[in-house]
Amino acid sequence: MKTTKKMNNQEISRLLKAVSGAYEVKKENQFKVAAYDKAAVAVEHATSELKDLWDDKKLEEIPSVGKSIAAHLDELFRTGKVKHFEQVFKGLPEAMFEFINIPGIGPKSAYKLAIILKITVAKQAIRKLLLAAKSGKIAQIEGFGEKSQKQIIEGIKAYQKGATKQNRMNLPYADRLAHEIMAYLSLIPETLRVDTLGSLRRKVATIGDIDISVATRKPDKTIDWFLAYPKIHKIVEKGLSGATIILNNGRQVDLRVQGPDSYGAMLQYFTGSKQHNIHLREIALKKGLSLSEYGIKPTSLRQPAELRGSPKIQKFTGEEKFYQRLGMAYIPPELREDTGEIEAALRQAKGKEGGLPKLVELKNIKGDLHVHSNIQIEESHDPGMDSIASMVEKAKALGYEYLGFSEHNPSQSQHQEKQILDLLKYKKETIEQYNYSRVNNVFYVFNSLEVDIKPSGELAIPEKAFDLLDYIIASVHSEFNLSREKMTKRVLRALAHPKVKILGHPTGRLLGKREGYELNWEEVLGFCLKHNRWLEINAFPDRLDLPDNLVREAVKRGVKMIINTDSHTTAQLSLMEYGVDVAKRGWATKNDIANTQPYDKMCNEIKKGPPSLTSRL
DNA sequence: GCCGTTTTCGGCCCGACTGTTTTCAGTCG
Repeated sequence: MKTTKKMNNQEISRLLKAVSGAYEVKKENQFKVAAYDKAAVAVEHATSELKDLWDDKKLEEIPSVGKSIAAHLDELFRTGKVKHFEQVFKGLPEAMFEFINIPGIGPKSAYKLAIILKITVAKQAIRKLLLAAKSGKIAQIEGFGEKSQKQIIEGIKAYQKGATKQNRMNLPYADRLAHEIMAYLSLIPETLRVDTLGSLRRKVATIGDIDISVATRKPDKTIDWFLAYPKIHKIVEKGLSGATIILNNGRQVDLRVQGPDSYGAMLQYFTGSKQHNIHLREIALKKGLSLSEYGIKPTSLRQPAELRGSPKIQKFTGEEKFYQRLGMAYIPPELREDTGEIEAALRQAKGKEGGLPKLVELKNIKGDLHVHSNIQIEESHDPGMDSIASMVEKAKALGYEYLGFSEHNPSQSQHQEKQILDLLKYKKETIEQYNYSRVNNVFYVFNSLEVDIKPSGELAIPEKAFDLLDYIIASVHSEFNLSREKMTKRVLRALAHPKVKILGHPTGRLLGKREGYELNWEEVLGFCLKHNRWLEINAFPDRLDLPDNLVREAVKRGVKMIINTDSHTTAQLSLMEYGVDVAKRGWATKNDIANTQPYDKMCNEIKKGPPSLTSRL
């Protein structure tokens, strides 16, 4: 396992996993093995790049990274390698560290395969393993058989496809798919309750498989009904407690069924996250309790499986009582990532300070300040599809008080300055007329623009144009590869303009397509706090940007955010809920989110000044 | 190796599934 100086979190996670695997093969203390494994998972899920934490000497802030591992990582960042790890890897075939990345192969199998098949070097190791499997050599190894050989072939295929990382659905897509199936499951009377589970229930930005649970007294009927779902491509697995299918669109759906009396424990268990559940069980253990998907029992009772469901197990119909039994307040699924929510829930239950936040909700949202209409102002890119009027109708139906029309700026290359000013005057007049025409309806329309931030940090409209607008959303739409320093300078220069109130989709990421650009968040957050600028939580499905971890940072520092949909059609206005989900995952309360304010306050905040009487009446 | 309002020593999450097994080891979530 080679190490290089500039490793990212994923690579470091793999390195730690390799150390764990090496220790396991060498029969090192099992808790040491587990410690490295835990650290690997923690690094994978870390919300900051370790390199940055190392710069700030904060490596030990990652849970499960203690003195020893931090010291090793320090050596890694300083010298590009870790002598101790090299010692650990000594005597083990490089190839095994390739193999452990294949689903279904753990350290022991990886080692055995590498040794017996004499595949030692990392290069081409997986290809050689595949050849060995296909020629039937693996089935002959003791402990392996035909089936494991086949499984390895499947595993390699999945690995090569990158099935683990890519190919994830974005949250809104998965959510809608799940709700179709949930509606179907609700059609039969045996279905008492149906929920999403796993990352979907926790509202993670990207989802692998769809997990759904049903409370039912007749599990077999429910499962049969599920397996009769019309859009099934194939049935992968059918058991007593659930089933797995592949849909026609290639997506995997797992169903879990449970009787209503144990439903709460099951819901809790399969919602995860894994880290959250592990931490819960550790706490339960100290209270002499053991948790499982069936309920809570005293640890003194080591019952064999057939005694499951004996009265000694305390069952839970819902999750609230489950958490209560552990001495904590109910934890919303969005927070269950073991990033401090358990400690907060314990404090809250004891009536102490520092409890769980009261999370912002969709119903708190009073308006959307980033939508695009089809008004003709010859924008540089991506015009909206629907009229101002229809967007407003939809917004009113959603219960909003205001909308901000933020079309892209007219392209600078195609227009003279005067043309741009004329187009923006036309837009201002249109908007004002619109406000004026809504005599008795209390609904307001802001006149805004989403302006490109040029690589220099200049804004892509003429200086005179600023006076024609209520506020500006500044966004990066080009040159994503600038260095962190240059990008930070670029963004801060744009934010410094007094009309700029919002930094649009702040990291520029496109889920599954493009990593975000790098920014010095210390500086950006500091600037926003000091000068009262808002970071956008863009709810568009492949953006969900700010990411939840940065929302959390912003919340910690008191930087305000605004949840916008970036809608280009009326239908997209209802994407707001996914932006709210991101905010929740970042622990945001109503007060952290600017567009929970009613119109009057919003108006003051963006320094529009009170609207003139003519435009208000 | 990590971690701590019951501990700086002495613990460390739980169960299912699979495949290969005559009683269990490895992997996964």
